[in-house]
Amino acid sequence: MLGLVKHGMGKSGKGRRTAQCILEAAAELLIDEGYHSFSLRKVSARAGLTIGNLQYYFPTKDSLIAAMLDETIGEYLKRFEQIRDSTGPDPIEQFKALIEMIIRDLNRKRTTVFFPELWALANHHVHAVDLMDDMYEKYRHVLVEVMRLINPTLSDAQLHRLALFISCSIEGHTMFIGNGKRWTYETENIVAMAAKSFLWLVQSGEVPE
Amino acid sequence: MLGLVKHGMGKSGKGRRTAQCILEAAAELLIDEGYHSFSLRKVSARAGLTIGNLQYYFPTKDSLIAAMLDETIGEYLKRFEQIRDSTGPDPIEQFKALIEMIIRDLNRKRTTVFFPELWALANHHVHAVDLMDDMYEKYRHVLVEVMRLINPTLSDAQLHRLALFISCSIEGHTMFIGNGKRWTYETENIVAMAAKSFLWLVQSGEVPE
Amino acid sequence: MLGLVKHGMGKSGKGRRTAQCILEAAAELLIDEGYHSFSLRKVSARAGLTIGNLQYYFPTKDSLIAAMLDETIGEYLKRFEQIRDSTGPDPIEQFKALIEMIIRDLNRKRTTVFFPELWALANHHVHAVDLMDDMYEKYRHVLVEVMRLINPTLSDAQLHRLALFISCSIEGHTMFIGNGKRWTYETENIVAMAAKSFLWLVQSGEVPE
Amino acid sequence: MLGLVKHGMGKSGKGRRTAQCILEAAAELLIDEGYHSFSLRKVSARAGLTIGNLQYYFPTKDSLIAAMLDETIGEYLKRFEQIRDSTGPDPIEQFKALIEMIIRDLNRKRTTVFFPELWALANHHVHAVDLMDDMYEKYRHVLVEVMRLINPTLSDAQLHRLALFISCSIEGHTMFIGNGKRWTYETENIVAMAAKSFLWLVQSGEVPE
DNA sequence: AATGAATGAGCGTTCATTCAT
DNA sequence: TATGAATGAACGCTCATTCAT
Repeated sequence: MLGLVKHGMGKSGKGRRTAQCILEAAAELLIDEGYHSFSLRKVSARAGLTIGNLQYYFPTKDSLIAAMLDETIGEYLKRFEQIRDSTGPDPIEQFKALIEMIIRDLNRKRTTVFFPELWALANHHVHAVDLMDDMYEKYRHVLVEVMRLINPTLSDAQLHRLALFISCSIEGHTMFIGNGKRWTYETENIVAMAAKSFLWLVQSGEVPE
Repeated sequence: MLGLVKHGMGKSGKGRRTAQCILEAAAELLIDEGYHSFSLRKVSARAGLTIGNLQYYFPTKDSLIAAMLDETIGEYLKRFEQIRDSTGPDPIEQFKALIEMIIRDLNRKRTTVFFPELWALANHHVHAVDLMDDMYEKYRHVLVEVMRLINPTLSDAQLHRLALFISCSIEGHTMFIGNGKRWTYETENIVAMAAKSFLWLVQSGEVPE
Repeated sequence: MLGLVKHGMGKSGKGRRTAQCILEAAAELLIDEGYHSFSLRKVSARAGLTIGNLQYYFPTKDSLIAAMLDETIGEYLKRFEQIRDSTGPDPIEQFKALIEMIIRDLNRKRTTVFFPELWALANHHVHAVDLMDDMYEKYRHVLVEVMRLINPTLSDAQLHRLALFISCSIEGHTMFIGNGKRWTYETENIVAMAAKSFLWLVQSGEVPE
Repeated sequence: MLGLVKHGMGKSGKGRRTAQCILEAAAELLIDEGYHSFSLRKVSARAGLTIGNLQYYFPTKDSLIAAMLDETIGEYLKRFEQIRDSTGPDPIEQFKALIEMIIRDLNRKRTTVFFPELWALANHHVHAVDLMDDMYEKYRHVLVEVMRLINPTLSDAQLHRLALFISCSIEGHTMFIGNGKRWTYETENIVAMAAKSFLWLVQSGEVPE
């Protein structure tokens, strides 16, 4: 897929571990300094190896970026599935819990910083666009399934429209109530408003067909 | 204010024009290539002058960035005030019109690209943070005043909370329904859902105190 | 002479004052930052005028450097004549007083910093060489006249040789006992040793013919 | 130590040779053009490599300057120890020989030019100050040991004071009798006067306690 | 006498990339 | 796998200088 590397990378050998270590260093660097000052030299310094060696694993900068986005977004999807699976059987409670947990997750420094970088990247990098689309698709799918249980009269198109609106609305809070941002302390109030207003939308069915 | 330049810059002389031309070239470049590959050389090439001359007007890269953000954000504020003033006397209609116009504005390429860049910038640049805060403050203020007319029982705190939720929710659509993005064609559906759900929030008063 | 400027510079008008102000700013800058980071921009900033205007007075960097050296060295010559004239009638006392005052003068920050800059400059600038030679010539002349009174049996050649040795020896202390240097606190001990040893040389006549 | 470079630099591999070659080119350039017009580009041109490669060895200008001063001053210390070791057993003869050889060394172009540059540098660079202090300390130590043999009644403080006076006096001749300077031809006369007068100081014990 | 505008060269530095070992 | 060496381009920035006004 995206960001694959030309070497076999031993699957379980030392190489595997080194590659992982590079990806972690890269993600950390992106969070700390932004894509704008993301460089292979800095990544290799953080990972404690030479640039030459780093480029054995990721021959170009783009391939590293791609692999790192892959990895990081993969983590978010896993995280999201955990969130989904951790909620109880009542669909309304499930829905509320999902909303709450996603919004609260914005408070992790990683989340706060990573996503705006990703969105900016997606303005100029095709890789990023594809990864983003893929991730949010899966994200919305979960919302769709829960909402279908809450209001079975909604069509697929309506459900997806709703999921789009809800996910966009939540993402938009990142740079305002995220970690270290100005309105961090409003997080719980936002959570409450979001849950109520999104639930109202689902139940009232006020969604264009 | 922020990012101002040390020269008087004649107000109406040749210098004024050159400075303006630089700011336009800079904004264009930011939109086209992103902050990540924003360089003084590229700006000066676009503006058709030597980098020496560019740096006569903006002695450092930061001062140019600051001035450009200032300018661009200033344009958005002006635009926003025009939107507000162009709506009729009925507060509910005013509110709906505001929501609609703001969301539709996300479709301009400039808007679609500029804001994610700004948010990413704000993760690492203090300037950007301040400018952003200032702009959104004014933005929310307009929302607050309209909503107060719709539901006078809401307290100032509730009104501001609502404005925060609404503005965040709208901003979050930028990278999904913006110009050239995947869900552009859903814009009008989103407009409808947003208007209804935000209005419900205002009228029902379901806002934490 | 060296460093003359092409404009008349009014002799006593505003221009005269501005030129003087520039020369002072230039000398200060040389002392503070060294020739290596001496620039017309910094001089004009210190003097509170535009580079354009500065270059009306000193059209090239070299002409400013030359004029500034001229001025500063002129001050040192004046200063030196004052030292000579302030001593009493007894030649031995005069000689000792001269030595003492010259050595103590090394403690002024200006002296400490200026002369090493001048010597380094003289390695690569003809201007500086000429000015230096001229200044030290006059300097040694004073020593010669006093020493002739102390020991009239010395020939002109011997006197000049002595003066050369003495003046060199004194200058060599600049970077060791000068202002802010490591051995500043040894100044008075050095003064004592210098006076005795130089006097011994003069009186013993131990000078190659 | 000071100015060392982060790479192991192979000790005997190609890198070692390249680094040495850079240091030589740098020293040559400093001698030829002075610190004022010392640039990495000129060094790399002299050494026949790209500036990219030069900066692989010396990542900053300061690190190169420091390494070069280190190297050059190291050579002077070695040279000085050779001078000391090449003199016979009689302390008086040793002392005279030292004085003579040090003064005659001022005539090498390298010496004539390098030291004034170093002194000027020391006005604005901490590195240079430390290196200078360290070098002259070792230099004076040799003088102290010889003088102690000549006049055992002198205290340590007196010996050091004398060494300071003598070394300063000698250094001060650099820019007057050095290579290409105006009084080069007086070198041997200066040598004679210096030897006699310094010896008188040591033997007479006319040194402040 | 003074200002503002512009040029073009050079600077130290960072960087992605290549390659031999 | 990993290192060290090298390249060449670009970057932000400072500067001396020129010139029209």
